[in-house]
Amino acid sequence: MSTRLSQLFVRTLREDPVDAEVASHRLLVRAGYIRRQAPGVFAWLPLGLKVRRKIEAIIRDELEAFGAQEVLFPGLLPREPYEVTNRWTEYGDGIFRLKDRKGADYLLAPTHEEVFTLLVKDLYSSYKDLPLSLYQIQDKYRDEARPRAGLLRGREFTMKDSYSFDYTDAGLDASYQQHRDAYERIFTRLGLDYVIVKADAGAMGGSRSEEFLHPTPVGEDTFVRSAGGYAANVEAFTTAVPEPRSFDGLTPAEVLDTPDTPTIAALVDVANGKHPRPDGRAWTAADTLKNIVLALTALDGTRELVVVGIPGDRDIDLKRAEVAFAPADVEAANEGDFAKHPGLVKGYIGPWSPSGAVLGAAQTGEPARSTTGIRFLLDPRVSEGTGWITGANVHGQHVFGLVAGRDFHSDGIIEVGSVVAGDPAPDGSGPVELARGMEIGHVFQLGRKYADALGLKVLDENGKLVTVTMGSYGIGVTRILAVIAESNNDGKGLIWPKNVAPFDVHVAVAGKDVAVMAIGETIVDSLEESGFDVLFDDRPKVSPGVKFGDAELLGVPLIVIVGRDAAEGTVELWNRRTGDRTSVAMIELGAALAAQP
RNA sequence: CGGGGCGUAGCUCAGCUUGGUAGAGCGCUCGGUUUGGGACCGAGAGGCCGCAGGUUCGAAUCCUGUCGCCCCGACCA
Repeated sequence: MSTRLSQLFVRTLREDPVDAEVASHRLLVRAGYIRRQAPGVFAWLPLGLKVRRKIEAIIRDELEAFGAQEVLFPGLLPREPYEVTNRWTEYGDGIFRLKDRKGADYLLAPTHEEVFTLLVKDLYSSYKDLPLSLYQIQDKYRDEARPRAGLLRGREFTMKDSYSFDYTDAGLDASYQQHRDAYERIFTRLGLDYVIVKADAGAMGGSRSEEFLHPTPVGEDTFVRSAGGYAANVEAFTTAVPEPRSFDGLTPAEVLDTPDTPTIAALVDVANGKHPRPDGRAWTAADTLKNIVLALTALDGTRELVVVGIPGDRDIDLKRAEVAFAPADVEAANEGDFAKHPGLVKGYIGPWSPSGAVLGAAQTGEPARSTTGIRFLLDPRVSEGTGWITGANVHGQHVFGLVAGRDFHSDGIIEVGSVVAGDPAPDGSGPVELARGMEIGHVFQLGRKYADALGLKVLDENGKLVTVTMGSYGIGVTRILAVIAESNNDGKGLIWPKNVAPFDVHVAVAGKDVAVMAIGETIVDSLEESGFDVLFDDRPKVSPGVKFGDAELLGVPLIVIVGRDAAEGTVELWNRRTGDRTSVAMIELGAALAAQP
């Protein structure tokens, strides 16, 4: 039985909904696939559900193909498992919490690592039961501070999450690879461009982590890639570290007057004007060492200052800083922080001063504490043997030719500098370019963090208890639907890829003649017999313009128009993706449809 | 949480400056004319003007408060 537009529960909107900004949100609402229920929460209408289920079917197919098994956990979970792993606390305001009538705490699950781990612990206890991959397709809940962009960042969203269980590292590698391969097949079948990038393993404590990003300007992740094949989320980018250089031939550091130079730009100007380089080249911001004071707030609320030294032509990327200092919160130091450390002369901060080390240690082989005692971390580019212009901790003075490793030392290296196009990839594969992407999948070696915390162990071949090692693999189902819509539309409407389109073909009758309508019925019947899933626009009193507009909006990629030439046995085949509109004899319609790209 | 904007019909919006019977287009219902790109004529249904106070003879309009929503940022799959 075909689906008739006259009966389908859908109402298309002629105008864009005022609260929708991005294309996917606008079009999915206008075309009647979804309706907003609350901020970041959406109801699914028949058309939307059909597409969703097609996406889910492809995901299931590829996971089952390598032996993963589907389970389903509730969205409503008790507090206890999350208490054990401390995530009840770590999630902070990020999750929906509620109490039952007895006052017991529950949450709407943001992710399910704990309960998967506990389920396997309940039932399995031998290495013979492993490896095991389980997955579910379930709604997740996050109390986003600001949901946005429709389905792309909601507070309720559907995710496929898988977990693998192994008792050896090699086993985990294999399970990880199985998922990674399956994800490649899934995204290919979905017709979605993707880039696999190195991701930050973060506070989860995992060893290997990669993200599948769909390149799109509305993406919220920035990633880099080189022509030679390096690809990484900008948060996981590592700077190519220069070789240490010898101190031979380097002149001693020299303190010079640099009045009115609170900014790097002013400093470069003054340096070139008053203290030009002996070799004639002009000073640039890259010759300066900028020392930025950050305040870290740990989970327990304690506040610590840290100074980061980076080349003056770089900024600190706060996202990279959050990752580098996780789980602490990072912000710029405020006036109060400076007041507590008079040794730091604002605008003229540096690791060294005429009276000794302010940050880090003073001399090679003299690990004496600096006068401030503040942790001092360096960008990797500030490597041993490089010389810098940097603050002398005296108002109006900078020190020139201060050499890393000779005149000052850090308490460590840190990756917080902004990444810019042209930076060298760390694997030597050439300069990187930057692009935006939306995360559509994530594969992640969790290792033993959850198994340790929750006590998931099995007996190995030798009868010894070993802790299970886990992987976690996610795909955002509803996000993928939105991303597909985002990348498959032409402004007039959606254009679904064949594999996820709600119908194979959209048949519209254009014309007043009841005979034409009857021909339309015949065509629909025969297409259905040939196995096509057909959406039939049988609305009798709707003008052709409206039908064409709705056909474009709804986004079924192949449209058949039964109209003026129907009596002669000819219909029009309209391929939305190519834009081609061709006349086709009815008897050849099935073959012509099957042959469409 | 910081910044900006907006709450009037199912949708998109006008009206508010300068207080005086609640508006348009689209959509919906009925009748008729149309029928290959969002047609037309006629007749209708549909509003606690976000909510609560206040000022006033009278408030969608002015004042105070409050709630909600959207966008940018922070945060996040």
